[in-house]
Amino acid sequence: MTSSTPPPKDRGIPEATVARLPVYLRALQSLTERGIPTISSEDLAATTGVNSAKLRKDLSHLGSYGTRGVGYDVEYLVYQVSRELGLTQDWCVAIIGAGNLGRALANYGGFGSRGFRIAALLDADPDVVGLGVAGLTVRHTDILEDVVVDEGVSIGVIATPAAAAQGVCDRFVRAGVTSVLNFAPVVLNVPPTVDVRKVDLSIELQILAFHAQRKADGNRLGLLDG
Amino acid sequence: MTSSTPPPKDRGIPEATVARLPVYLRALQSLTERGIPTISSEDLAATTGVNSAKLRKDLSHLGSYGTRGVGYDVEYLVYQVSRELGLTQDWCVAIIGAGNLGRALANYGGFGSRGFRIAALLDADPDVVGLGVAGLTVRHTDILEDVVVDEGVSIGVIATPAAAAQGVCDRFVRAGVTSVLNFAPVVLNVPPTVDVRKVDLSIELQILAFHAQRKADGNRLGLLDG
DNA sequence: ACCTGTGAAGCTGTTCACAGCA
DNA sequence: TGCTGTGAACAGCTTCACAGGT
Repeated sequence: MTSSTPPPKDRGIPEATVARLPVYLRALQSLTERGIPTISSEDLAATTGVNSAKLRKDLSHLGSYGTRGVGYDVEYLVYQVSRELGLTQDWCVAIIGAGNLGRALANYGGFGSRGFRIAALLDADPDVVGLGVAGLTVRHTDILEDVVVDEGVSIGVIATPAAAAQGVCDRFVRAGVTSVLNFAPVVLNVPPTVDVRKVDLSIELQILAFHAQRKADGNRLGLLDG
Repeated sequence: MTSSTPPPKDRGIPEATVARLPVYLRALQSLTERGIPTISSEDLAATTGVNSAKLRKDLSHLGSYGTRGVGYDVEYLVYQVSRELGLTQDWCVAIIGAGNLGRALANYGGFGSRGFRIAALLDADPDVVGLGVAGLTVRHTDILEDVVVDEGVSIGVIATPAAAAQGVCDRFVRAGVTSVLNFAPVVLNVPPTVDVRKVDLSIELQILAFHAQRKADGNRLGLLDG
């Protein structure tokens, strides 16, 4: 067994925990900026909107990085969470679709700052190709495969219209990309080795509408019943 | 007991089910457009990427709308799912922040088409106020409260920079909005009566990075072990 | 024969409550 | 005393497998 690396802990971190780590990380980075050296699970839980026991259990999956009676060292925890999330290395991202959404993504500050480098912003529309967006020049979708290989793209972002999404996804997959972030309102078909995450604006609205309706119905019943 | 309304079923639909209903709805609408009158749970599950038993259980929460031996009537199911999600009525939406993301949202076709009307697109920057976006004129954030009251806004969308988000949210809440969709990378503080959903682009990327790293580590171990 | 609707089992995630350490 | 780390109980979700209509 090689022994130079510190025990990177069990790989079996629950999905639910993984989804919360970025939230903790952001809060911790803000604490660093404000020069706060230490934080308790109770306080960190409050600022991130979770239960403190849950937060402790989440962090315990990475290792025992807290000190009983004191709390967590902010800077150390930032490093450990970053490492666990794979943010100590850089990830190359290609964004396909330079419409409103693609441009918004390219301009989104959070990308560059946190270990994500936008290698390319591509579009199929000749009128859009050549435009400058966020320090990038929009290039044509034709070169998708070249970009993936030459720049070592490991995450593909699909910000195309729904009709084009599956085609773009297939090209990503054939070129070797195994992580896809999909903003198009379609269910993508991929081999099981490929990881797809979906962000769907209208679904979020519909979920809100459901709850809004329930609140309205509840009030109406409340008037009838009491 | 009043009897004119059809039994709208138990209000206790699981969150996980609610989150999938919009996906089913989209698939069903596409079936309607293609003139397909009937679909089995197996087929609908395949196109939406879920397990067929899960789909049946999800739909069973709305009522018994299928026919054994046949499947589900597409048009009828579209109606029932729409009704359950509250999409048979219109919801007024106000988008705050007319930067790249706000404009992308305003231009997003899925909004208007599915029972969501954009009542206003507001921004705090005087240079942006007055611009035309997707048939709307950007107005100043100052009138947020007026818009909410006058137009009957029930869903507020926050597409501002992080620093402005909590302030905008507070104003929404004070004006009576109880559903908020937040795109800013902050945890919003709201009273428990208010429903907040969050969409965070960089969190999605970080989750992908975690899995990408795990795949990479796995390969590396594979090389060492075998 | 076919397909829905659902009890039951199993799994994942959350919360409680406290042992154990600083 | 204060706070972490965690077993144990609990709650919610998924999947299986099949009873029960058509």
